[in-house]
Amino acid sequence: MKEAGINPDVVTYNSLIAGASKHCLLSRCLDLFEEMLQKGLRPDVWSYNSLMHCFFKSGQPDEANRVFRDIILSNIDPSTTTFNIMINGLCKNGYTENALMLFRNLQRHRFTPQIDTYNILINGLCKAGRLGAARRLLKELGQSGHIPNAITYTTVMKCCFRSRRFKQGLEIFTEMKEKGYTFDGFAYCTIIGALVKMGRTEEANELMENMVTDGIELDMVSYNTLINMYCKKGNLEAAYNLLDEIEKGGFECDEYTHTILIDGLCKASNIEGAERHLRYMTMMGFDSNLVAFNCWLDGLCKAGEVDYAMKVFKSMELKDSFTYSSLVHNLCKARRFHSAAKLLLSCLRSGVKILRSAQKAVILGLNSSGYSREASRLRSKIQLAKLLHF
DNA sequence: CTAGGGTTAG
Repeated sequence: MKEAGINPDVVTYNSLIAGASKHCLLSRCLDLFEEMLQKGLRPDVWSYNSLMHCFFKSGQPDEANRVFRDIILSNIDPSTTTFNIMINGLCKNGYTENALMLFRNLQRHRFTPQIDTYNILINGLCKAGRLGAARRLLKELGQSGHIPNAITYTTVMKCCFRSRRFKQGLEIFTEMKEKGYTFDGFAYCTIIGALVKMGRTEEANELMENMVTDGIELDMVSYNTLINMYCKKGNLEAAYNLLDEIEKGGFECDEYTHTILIDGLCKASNIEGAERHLRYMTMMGFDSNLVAFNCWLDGLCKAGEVDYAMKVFKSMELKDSFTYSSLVHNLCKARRFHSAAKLLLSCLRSGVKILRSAQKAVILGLNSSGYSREASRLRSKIQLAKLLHF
């Protein structure tokens, strides 16, 4: 454009900023913004919206908030997208309560929220585990005269599956079908993923075929869902064959793909294969291999290699509640109740949430192996720890 | 030219 003597305008810069934002390139966003100002171009609401979004995506909610403030206090009118980006960004950064407050403030100031805004907030509330609030908002959406769209349905369905309310989730799926909503890749993957988790791979397979017949082009997420289905069926060969097809199609496997395969290898009792794949994944520098490590750790325990698993556990720099719950469970299965109790206590100290069933297994194990004093001490520690996290 | 739903582990 420059060579042709065409001057970039605001839309040109906005396009570039949007692209940088999509790829999480915050400094590039800021440079472009600066360059725009230097050229004497006035950023518009689109520029600010994209910048805000990029700050949120980069985990800098305070900076995003500052941009939001600038918009409000300047003579630029915020758009509905401005509010949507704010509400979504706040949710994604753990500020669900603030998102809800912003939403309520908007209502008070006569910004009638549209269906998109409801969807964003319902999703945020679900992910934060605030199912009651999400349900209330869903009801409010209906009362305000909006008709739930396919996104609303997918969001709520996913929310049910996440909280293991499979029956309820399937009912939503049926309702969606009966009301004639069009299924896109998002809806299909949600339901297929849940069916696979329930072990209903035949039905999952049928829906996968429906998805293709409907003419939906498979993307990386659909491929991952498909690979996961093959793995759960125990057909690792089909999973690997698919990898070739994916790469021929110009897609690139992501951390989900590799994690699914690692778990598949573990579940097929190929622990060495899993370890090799995990090493490969680490070498390739994927941003997160925590889930893969958790799968492998669980696989090691299930294969009877508890000592090795403990060694791996100690070497892990990143751990989450899955890591701990799974290990505590497995230690109990191996009848190592004292190690399990020690680990459980360290969770209480650090505030890591651990499955109730894992806690129960430790207490039950200590009791049954004649350590009832230790069991009751542990029980009271669990009770006391609840005082810390209100 | 911007936002929002889908895929992995206990």
